[in-house]
Amino acid sequence: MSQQRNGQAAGAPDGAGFPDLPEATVARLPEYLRALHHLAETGFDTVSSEGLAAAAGVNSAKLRKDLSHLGSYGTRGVGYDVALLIAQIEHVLGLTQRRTVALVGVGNLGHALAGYGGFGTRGFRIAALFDADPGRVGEQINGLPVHDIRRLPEVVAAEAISIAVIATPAEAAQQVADQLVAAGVTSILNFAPCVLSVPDGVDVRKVDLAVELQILSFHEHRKSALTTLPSHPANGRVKIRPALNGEALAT
Amino acid sequence: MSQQRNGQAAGAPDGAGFPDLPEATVARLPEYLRALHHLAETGFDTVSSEGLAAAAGVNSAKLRKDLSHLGSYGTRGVGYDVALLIAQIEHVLGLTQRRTVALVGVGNLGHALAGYGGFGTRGFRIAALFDADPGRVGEQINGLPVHDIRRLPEVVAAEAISIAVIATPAEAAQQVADQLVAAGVTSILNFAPCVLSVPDGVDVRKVDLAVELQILSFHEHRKSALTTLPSHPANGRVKIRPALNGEALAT
DNA sequence: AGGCGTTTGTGAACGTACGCACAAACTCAC
DNA sequence: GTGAGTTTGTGCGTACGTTCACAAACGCCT
Repeated sequence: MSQQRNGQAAGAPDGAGFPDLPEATVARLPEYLRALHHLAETGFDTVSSEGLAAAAGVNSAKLRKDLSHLGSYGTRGVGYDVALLIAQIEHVLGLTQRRTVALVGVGNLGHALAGYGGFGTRGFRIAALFDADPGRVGEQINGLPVHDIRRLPEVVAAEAISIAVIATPAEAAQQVADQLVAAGVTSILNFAPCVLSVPDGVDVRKVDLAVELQILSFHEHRKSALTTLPSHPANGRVKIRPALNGEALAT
Repeated sequence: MSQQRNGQAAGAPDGAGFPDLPEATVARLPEYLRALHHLAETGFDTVSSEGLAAAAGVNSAKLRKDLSHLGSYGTRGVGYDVALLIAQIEHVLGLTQRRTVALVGVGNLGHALAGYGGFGTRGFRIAALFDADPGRVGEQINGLPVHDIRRLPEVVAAEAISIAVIATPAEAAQQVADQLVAAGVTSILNFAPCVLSVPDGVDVRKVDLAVELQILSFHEHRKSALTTLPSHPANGRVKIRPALNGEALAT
């Protein structure tokens, strides 16, 4: 029944008194983690909420509230211990154990993802590649062989894979998702531009590059409407007619 | 001063009586648009809010409220005219004119993005590729030549580019962003895992693949903690101690 | 030991977003 | 023309997220 739910409640469904993190906070923790790793490499032992907030690109009050949700260890008058905070966040995110990931669809994008080295340093290991195209099966990418999609259940079980990435064309995505769920995968990152329907208990997050560009396009449209239309008065019933005021952009 | 702001207010800064779209609505419009195109191809002339909501993976009430914000033309008792609604949304998103996009960084990911055909059908045209590596300059990808990054101002002006995609390593991203802004780009889609600092009036959206996986990891962690700990009541003051795991995955 | 400056953690106010539920508006059949 | 059925548009209650502002807690200097 459950359609795709990007912003699923992070909470335990039962009534346990578990410190539930707001979903918005969960989405920011990885940013903090990245900033913290950078600080650690730069030689910082401690950091103030102000400093970390700047490094992560957020408001310092928001950062403090976020960290307070995980009962964080800051020291008043000093700040946060960088190493300790890294350990805390990694623990909360479940990154203390390295997670194994399957990637389905070794086309243009899948190829790039398989070759991206950034995952290894952020707690993940791409453990298996799959494709339905017999022409691609057997190919090696970055030292990993491409399996036939039919071997999904076998490999998922053997490698203890719980997260999968779908990088197939949109037409194939739902079928792939079904196969993944049947094989025991419970978290899916979907790059295909389509809505996936999955059972309850399975999380889906979506990344659609065209959607991101279209959102930017909206703001671009808005900006240019503001700057280029010095006037364009009452025209009957046209919806949305940004109109007016030549506002000079900064720079 | 402005750090990166994904969720920027969509509103006109002045007091004009403009139908300001909530940012959350703007983020969903591209989803509706995709669903509508799919419906149009499938032969639908009209669609109810219920039907479109299902296709886009959202609640029907939310969809109706979103569409009402742009003064949309639905007909009570019938539904929405698919073609009309497509035109409306494309107009609001500024997609009536095809937007030209520059892509900086032709590495692993940039290569895949340059080769991705999906942009063309969604209102965008990748008009130019750039890289700082002299070894890559001159190379042809998908019929497009890779320019030296130093030709940025020239090409951006010639092609009337207002949106750019950064697919460089994190270390280079800020410098590239500065160059883009200097060249006149006012919207940036950033794939590099770092915070970009840009002047006011420039929009930045970020896509970080590792962040998406880490969010999934959190839920995964949560799920396994729930399934393996049938009970684990009041444990004093331990912050989040999901602990353990030898997860029995579903199915 | 005590006071001062700094920084965290959080209560409270505010704003935004969501979803229900219903009246208004429309089509269609007769 | 009238009534029945369908679907939109939206007012309202509620939940969530953000920001401000301040008291409590800490280090450090004297």
